[in-house]
Amino acid sequence: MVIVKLPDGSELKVNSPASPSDAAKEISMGLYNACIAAKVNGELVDLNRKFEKDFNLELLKENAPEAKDILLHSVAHIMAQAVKELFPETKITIGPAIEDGFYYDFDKEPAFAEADLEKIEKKMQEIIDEDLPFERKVWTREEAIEFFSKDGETYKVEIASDLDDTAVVTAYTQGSFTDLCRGPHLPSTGKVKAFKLLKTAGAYWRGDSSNKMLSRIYGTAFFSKKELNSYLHLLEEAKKRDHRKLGKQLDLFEINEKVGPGLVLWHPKGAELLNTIRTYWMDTHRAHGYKFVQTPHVGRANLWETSGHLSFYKDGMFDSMEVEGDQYYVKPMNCPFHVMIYNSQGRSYRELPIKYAELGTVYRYEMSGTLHGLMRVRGFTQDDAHIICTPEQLNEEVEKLIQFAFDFLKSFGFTDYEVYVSTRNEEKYVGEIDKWNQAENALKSALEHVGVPYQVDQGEATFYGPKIDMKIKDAIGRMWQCTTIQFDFNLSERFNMEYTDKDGLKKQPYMIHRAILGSLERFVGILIENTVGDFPLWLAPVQAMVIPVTDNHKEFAENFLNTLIKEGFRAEINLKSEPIGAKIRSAELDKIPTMFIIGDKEIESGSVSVRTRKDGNKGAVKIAEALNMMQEEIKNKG
RNA sequence: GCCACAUUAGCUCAGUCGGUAGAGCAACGGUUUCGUAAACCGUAGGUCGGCAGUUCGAUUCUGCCAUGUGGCUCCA
Repeated sequence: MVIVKLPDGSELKVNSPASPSDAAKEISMGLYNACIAAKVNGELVDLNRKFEKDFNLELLKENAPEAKDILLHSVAHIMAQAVKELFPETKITIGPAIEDGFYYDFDKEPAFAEADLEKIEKKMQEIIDEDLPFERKVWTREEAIEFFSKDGETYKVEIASDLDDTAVVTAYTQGSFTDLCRGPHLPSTGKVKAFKLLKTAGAYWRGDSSNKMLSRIYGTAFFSKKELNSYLHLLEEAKKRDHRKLGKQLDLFEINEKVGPGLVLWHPKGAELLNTIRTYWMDTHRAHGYKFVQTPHVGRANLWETSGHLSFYKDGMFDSMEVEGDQYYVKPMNCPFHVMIYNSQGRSYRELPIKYAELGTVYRYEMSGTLHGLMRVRGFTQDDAHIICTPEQLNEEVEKLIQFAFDFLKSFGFTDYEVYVSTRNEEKYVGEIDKWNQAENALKSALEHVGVPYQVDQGEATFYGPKIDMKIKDAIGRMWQCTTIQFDFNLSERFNMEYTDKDGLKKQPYMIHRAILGSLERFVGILIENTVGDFPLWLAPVQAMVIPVTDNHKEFAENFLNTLIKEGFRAEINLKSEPIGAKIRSAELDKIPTMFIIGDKEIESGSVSVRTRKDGNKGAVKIAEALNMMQEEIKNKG
């Protein structure tokens, strides 16, 4: 007999050897059917694993936090089985559960195409319908190597060979298919109620681009059809927000192959949006003590040699051009120029902190496959600034900066964050350890002081200094990295930056690179996806559309338009020979936040009818009141 | 850069099992002058992404290239 102790303290006696499913059956068949795995003495195990000694048992149903991974991983095995049955020459590699799904990498020539997915899905459904049990095997390393060698599964042999030679190796078999796997798995394939294969992709063996390119299939699975459908629905929602689609629809920007990949042409409405952001950025930065600088798009090779870019970052830069016998490079960053401005004269501790800010457009050679709408481009505008300060000023400056970043992003409607501090990589860093420690502490204590929870990315700093990265959460829960605050021990050293301290000694200042929005292009992309193109009034490229009911109202409407423009609003007028229903529809499709409709009634009473995108028809108001309403909303960043 | 897939009018898309193409919207012209999400009639618009090859004939088949999309890698 084995005594099984349950979480509520009660005990069951079960014939030895006993499995979690034996115990579940003791309680009820309903419970047994609902279980998918178990925890024995805290360890995740299969339901049918046998135990001879007494144990503590926690049965896991579909709603357990661990259940999803077990399901996904089991479906990955089912997919691999289906693939092996359909395409026996395929070699299997690895297939983990990931967030929202799973994938499996196969070595197959030619690679899988989307068209294969349907066939594989059908086969998978057959395997599920057969309700094959997942059976666990325990092997030595040698047994595993022998098994997979026999099958010609060279990747599995490689994985097994890399294991410790004393390691206990487990493998799972369902039907004709056996895979090396730590487990646990579902008791049988029939437990899978809803799955879908989503896409194919290329992926390097072991994630290394010098290795062979494998063929990856992505899929997802759920315990119910309903969950699967709502997931697929969410994917559709994300598609509707796609900034590339909305950018075209709303005529904001284009990326034209005749111009070049990754290079953005901002159309008038997009440029208007950018300018609104720029103006706000300039105003707030001026108020926070930043000084604006402006620097060229190219610079001599010598400058980039001194900065270290040509040794550390050449692959990310466009090729040089020769001018009068000298090599010049298009700038991938603004920092060396800002350093030159700092170094243009002797600096006193009294001047510090100096904060140079620039919306500087930089160009980087990004690999063609990585380009993506506005999110990843080759020419973009950083909302860049460099803070140069004394060691004593460090903590306060970082703290101000964090607060500033939060406040600034809040104006755009972003209030949820994840914050990461990246610390020194032991293998790869420049500068003194003391400075690193001080800088890392400054970052952490500033976050703590402002009351921001953060995670530490150990060893993830750049070679030149530790950093804070902030991710903002959008309306459908996706995270986007924008803000970055990076220490730099490299440039101050290389360019011999100094200041004269109180004691008359020349000292090296601290330098911080920072961007709050990251890149304006990317940030606009995020804004579009977050708002679905429904920009708040203060940002909307066209804030108001004036709509005369008929040609008879044209003159009054044009006068009102001029008033709007004179008052600084971004307004347009629709003078087409269309019924107002059509004019309204067209303004709605353009997502214009406010419409002013003018007909006989309005002209008689000297008013305008207001229709907002948010609230629909709000009726007639006096002209002064209409202007006031708009001004208020804009002031509140609405 | 790598793997897979895609590219037809300004936009969204249909179509040709190889005989050089069509719709809706947009544009333009005319009619209409209308009260809160689509008035009516007409006109024009395409080297079917580019270059080769196969073929009597290629938008269609094949190859290469460009660009895009989904991933991989990269993102100091």
